[in-house]
Amino acid sequence: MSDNNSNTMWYDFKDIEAKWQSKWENEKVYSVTEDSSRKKYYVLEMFPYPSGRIHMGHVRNYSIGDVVARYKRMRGFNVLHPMGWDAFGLPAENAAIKNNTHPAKWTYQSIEYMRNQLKQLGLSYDWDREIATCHEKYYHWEQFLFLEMYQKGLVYQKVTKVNWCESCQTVLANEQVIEGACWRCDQQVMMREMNGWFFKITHYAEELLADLESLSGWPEKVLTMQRNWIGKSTGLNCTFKVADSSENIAIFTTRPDTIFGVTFLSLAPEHPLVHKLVAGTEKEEDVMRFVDKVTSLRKVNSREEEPVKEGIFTGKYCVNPFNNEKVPIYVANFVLMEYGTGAVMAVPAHDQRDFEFARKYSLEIRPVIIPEGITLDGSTMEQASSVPGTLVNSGQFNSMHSDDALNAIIEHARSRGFGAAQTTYKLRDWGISRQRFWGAPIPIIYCDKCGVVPVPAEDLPVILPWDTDTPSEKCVPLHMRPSFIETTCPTCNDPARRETDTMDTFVESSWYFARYTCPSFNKGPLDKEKTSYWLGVDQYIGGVEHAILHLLYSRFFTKVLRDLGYLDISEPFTNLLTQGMVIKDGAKMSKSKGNVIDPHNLINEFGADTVRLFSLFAAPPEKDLEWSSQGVEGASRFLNRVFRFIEANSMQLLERTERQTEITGNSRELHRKCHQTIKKVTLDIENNFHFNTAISAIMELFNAMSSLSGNAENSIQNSVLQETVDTILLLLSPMVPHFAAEMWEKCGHTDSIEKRDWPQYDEDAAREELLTIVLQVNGKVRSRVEVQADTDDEQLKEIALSDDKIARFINDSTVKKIIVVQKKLVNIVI
RNA sequence: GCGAGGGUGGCGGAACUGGUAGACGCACUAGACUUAGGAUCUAGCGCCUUAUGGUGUGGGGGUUCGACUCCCCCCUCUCGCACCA
Repeated sequence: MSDNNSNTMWYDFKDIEAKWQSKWENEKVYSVTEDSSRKKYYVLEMFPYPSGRIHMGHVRNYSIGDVVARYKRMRGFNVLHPMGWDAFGLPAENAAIKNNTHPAKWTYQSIEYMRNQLKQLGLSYDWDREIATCHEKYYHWEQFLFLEMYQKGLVYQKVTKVNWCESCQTVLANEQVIEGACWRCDQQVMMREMNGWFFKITHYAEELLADLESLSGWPEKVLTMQRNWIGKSTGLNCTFKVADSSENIAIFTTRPDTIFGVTFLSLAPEHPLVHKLVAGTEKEEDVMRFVDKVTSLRKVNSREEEPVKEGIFTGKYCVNPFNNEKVPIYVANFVLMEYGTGAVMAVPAHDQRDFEFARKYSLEIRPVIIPEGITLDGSTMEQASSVPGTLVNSGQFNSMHSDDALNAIIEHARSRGFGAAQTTYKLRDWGISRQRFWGAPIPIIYCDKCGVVPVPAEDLPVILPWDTDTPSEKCVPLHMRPSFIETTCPTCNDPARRETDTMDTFVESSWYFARYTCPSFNKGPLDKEKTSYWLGVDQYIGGVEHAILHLLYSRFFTKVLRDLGYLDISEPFTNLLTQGMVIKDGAKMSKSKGNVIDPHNLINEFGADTVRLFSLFAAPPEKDLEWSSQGVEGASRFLNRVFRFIEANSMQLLERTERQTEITGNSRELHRKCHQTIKKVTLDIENNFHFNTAISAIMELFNAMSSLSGNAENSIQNSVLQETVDTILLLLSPMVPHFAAEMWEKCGHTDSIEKRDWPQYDEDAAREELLTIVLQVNGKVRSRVEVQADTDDEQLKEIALSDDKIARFINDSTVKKIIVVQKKLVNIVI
């Protein structure tokens, strides 16, 4: 308890933390069951990938979540707070190959180690609900869901160009390609034609977009990112006939109001019609050379910003169905095959890209929408005009306003049969096939006779080979394992082959939050009785890097699970807190920068409570946190000051006295501060989890108590001192649970602190009797006075005018006006 | 380019619906206790100035008795999207 070399006492965090951790574990203090008589609260932090050891980001994320869980418990909620492991994935495979072992072995070792680290932090999880997604008990039900989705038509197989990462040797979903590179290894992604399985997330595009409106508890930033990713736009799909040919070209436009300004048409280089149009013509060679150039450049240079707009004339024309005008067809490098129809009607007067293109190739620029008070001349315009206005050169639509013309033109196309309103999304279906070993096998069998046959539900799970002791098969991909591939067809019993792709690991994390409600349910993926009590997640906490990937997939899965009858909610996470990164020296911690702080060492040196306290104190949760070792010492100092105070005042604290009715002097002042602090801390947590200001308020209260109690003539009454110390410990207990529990015991309490309710504040006790009123002259602070709280405005004016300093400033000027702000200030205007 | 969020002491960060700018902590300075102190305690700490006073929340303008807070213009940083027709 006391350091040999010093007379200063330090609390022994090692013993204390071990003591309380084992108590909590042995007594299963944080295990919960459904209880319809109590209000539930489900707080969840994004589960970790078992990479080996925890990092500061985990410490921060889980400390925040733990404060929420402990706080809500003290507010009387039945709190579900689970933890588990997102355990499939490539790092385990790489580590396994490197160490010549099985990914399972590596993964379970990591889990074991990290679980202990989390327990060392004193996090209040219900460990009975722990799940690891690589366990067959988990992916069994994922395969089951895959089959149910397959039956519903929400899973399908197709051959397409997919994103291929050569270094990871696997396909990536669109969401996993960041600036043309792999989200995991940052290698350039290639396009490659492959057969794969897809989840029909586009089926829910409209709902995924619309329901964002209901997520008022989500950060605006994340909502915006999802909105952009879904990328809805509405407009006209319209067919242009190729002149002197039977071919048609469909285009999509969001600006049908500009359709009379079309002066050419642009095709994507990959558009299937390109070759047909030029085949056998003198243009064939040049056009196809251009196509090759652009497509090969796209493969290599997808990170390149804004290449110059380029194109080539095909020699062919098509007809604008609105005015029967013939316009030339170009192939252009800026037209994307993946969006819309891969063909764009070009309106250079009103679209900047078309404008640049038209200038370059001397094509006509014909304004058809004239904004009020402006004249537009195609030959002299310097950029495209995209603002609304009145239509000209637009046949029967002339003089209409562009806003009205938009729908009128769509309707015209529809009634004449050459077009229709259309909604498009940027969102693509989710490709989930991965050519990797360490993932959930896709439960499909290929039979020469019967074709694609789903594995019958009763044959699930399709188990990933577990041969950890056979060195030759440790990490061999499934397609190279005959023992896995060879099977019999469930329909005809002939020899057949298993699908060897595994599922994207994001599939596991798309529904784990629901499985926590019934982690060992063995009759199906989810037990509706449990899910309907616990879901949705009241507070979800994690890094913003999952704003699109995981958070979009989970929303999609929730809707699917609802439609399959497993859930009665449409959105998984009612409130979302995206915590900032932990940085050091202004940069994200990384091995290459050498600025990594290992939580392990910190916990050994300062104790879990100190590490938790600092990570909560140094910044509000949504902002980045600059790690400072000196700051950690500050946090440690604070806890030790509280400890020494309790030691020094133990006589007074242990002698529990009746609460006195008359509280006066310093005691009154402390009592008031105490209740003001309860109020402040409660509001800081309730409003936006601003633990940093909550902690500083507790520090202020402690500082006030220390200095007031040192006053010999006017000492603090026992009951007030006891109440204040108790309050400080209760307020601190969600953040530094071991410390608070130990001090609570030290103060003579026989019950445990986590069973106590959160303190209530008393408005009367918190009310100020004396107020400091600021006296201003012309808005500048010149003096301050203390007055009784009930002093009225007139009295205040008098006090202000008779103040010495104020009088000096007024001097012989005339007072024009006096402004009195209740309980705050008096401003004299001269 | 589009979208979102920022810019406050040496540093991390406070400041409710406009009303004491810089809470709390770190660092720093001086002192105390000490054989010693990187322990602890006391005091100080935006900048200029001798106290008085002046000045100050990225820059410029405005509204107001009063602006970190509201309005306009500009600069800058971070993040996300980026030829989406």
